[in-house]
Amino acid sequence: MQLKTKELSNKQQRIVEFIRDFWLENNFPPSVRDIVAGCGLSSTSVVDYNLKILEKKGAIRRHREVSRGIELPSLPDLSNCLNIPVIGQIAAGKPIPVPDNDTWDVTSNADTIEVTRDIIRGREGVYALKVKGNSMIEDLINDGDIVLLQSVSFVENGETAAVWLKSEKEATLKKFFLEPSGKIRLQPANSRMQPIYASPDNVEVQGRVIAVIRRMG
Amino acid sequence: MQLKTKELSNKQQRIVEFIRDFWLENNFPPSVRDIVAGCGLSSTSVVDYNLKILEKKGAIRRHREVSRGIELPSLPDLSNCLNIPVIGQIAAGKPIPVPDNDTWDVTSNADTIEVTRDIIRGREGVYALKVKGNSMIEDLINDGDIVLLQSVSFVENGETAAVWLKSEKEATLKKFFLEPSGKIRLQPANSRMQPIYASPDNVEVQGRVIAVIRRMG
DNA sequence: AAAATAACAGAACAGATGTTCTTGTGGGGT
DNA sequence: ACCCCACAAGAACATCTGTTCTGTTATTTT
Repeated sequence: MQLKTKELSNKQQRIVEFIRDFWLENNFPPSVRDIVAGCGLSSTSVVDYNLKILEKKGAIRRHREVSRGIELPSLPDLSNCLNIPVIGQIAAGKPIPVPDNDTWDVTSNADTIEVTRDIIRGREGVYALKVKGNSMIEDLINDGDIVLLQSVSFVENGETAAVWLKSEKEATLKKFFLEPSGKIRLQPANSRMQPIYASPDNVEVQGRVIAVIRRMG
Repeated sequence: MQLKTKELSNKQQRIVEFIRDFWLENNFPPSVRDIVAGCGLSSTSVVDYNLKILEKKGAIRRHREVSRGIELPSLPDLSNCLNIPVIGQIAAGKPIPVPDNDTWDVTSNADTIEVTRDIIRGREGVYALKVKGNSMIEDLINDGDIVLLQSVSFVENGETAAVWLKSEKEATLKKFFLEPSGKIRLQPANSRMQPIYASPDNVEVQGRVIAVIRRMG
């Protein structure tokens, strides 16, 4: 009937679910006969038949002639953590360390922070900075906080960005607005505070802020 | 020679390493004969012999009569994430929802946040609250932030706690100090701000703050 | 050196397991 | 009705695979 590479039949969905549950419970994949029992099916050939389809549809990967040779592509991603390099500190008066490709390698850099994938949300070029000093209190960021940044040079209006103010020699995190006047307005996270106005050639966007993590105790 | 439940012989260490590498590469455990080939051994019985020892020493777990039924205790822990229930919102003027055992079950509660194990650091009774409104800006916490708390009734001096001020009907996060005078001083995270003084019977500690997470973009 | 124990080798067995073959069923389309 | 197709049942087969048995070699203990 359907071979729309995406849709899974009822039975196939149940099989995939069972494989996942079995895996989570036992830490190894089920055999064909485990699936027969677990899904209340009648024959190994039914499983094999559906596994072949599931493989075609990309829902699973199989190693032929290998017992329990079933891989769920979703499960490797279940290691839902990523190591983000903490490439330096950020403080007013200190340049923001630019993430170059040498420092990029996670293994070579001792300082990393582990975060869940849902914080990264698939973004590339994410790095972390440790905040030093209390100079960013108006941005609701404290000494010791970890800031996660995505390395970009341009941001949209309203996004929070890590910017370097050249003449002031100051790094800070602010909401970025390009005003109709051509000036750039940098708005603190604390809306009660007053914004900073700067000319575009004095502002260097270093990255977009995607998260702030503060650990205590 | 040695049966010191901890030490592994050279060969046994190689076997464990191979199992781990094989797992990371294939996403399923090796068979006995895979180990024979992978470790350059001569017989399946040698592997079985050593696997039995490894099991006794607790380095692996085996499921008998099951092909590839080898578990590495270290690998399940590699799922370094935990789901923390977000059991409610916190805002000044709203009581802090107390984590009761009904709401405790992660599965029953739709709202959870995934965090890495190093944030929890083995603590029990951790839950999360979503901050509503801007009433906690002096604690460097913004609307939408997620606060991770450990459910405790007493905290040490200097710890940041979630407290309920009974007469003010206000929930907030402050550094907690029991003054020599017997009064309780609640110090905002922003040290430029003024502390609040309260009498002990007006203060109800709801939990210890262990982390703040702010996501943006 | 002799005995005891740990570790290994090789083969063999029984059950587990992926795969295939044949047959059956049920529904759509013509 | 017919044919074609997706799908399933059941059996059968060939490996794969954990386990065991017997014997051998090394290492330690007495």
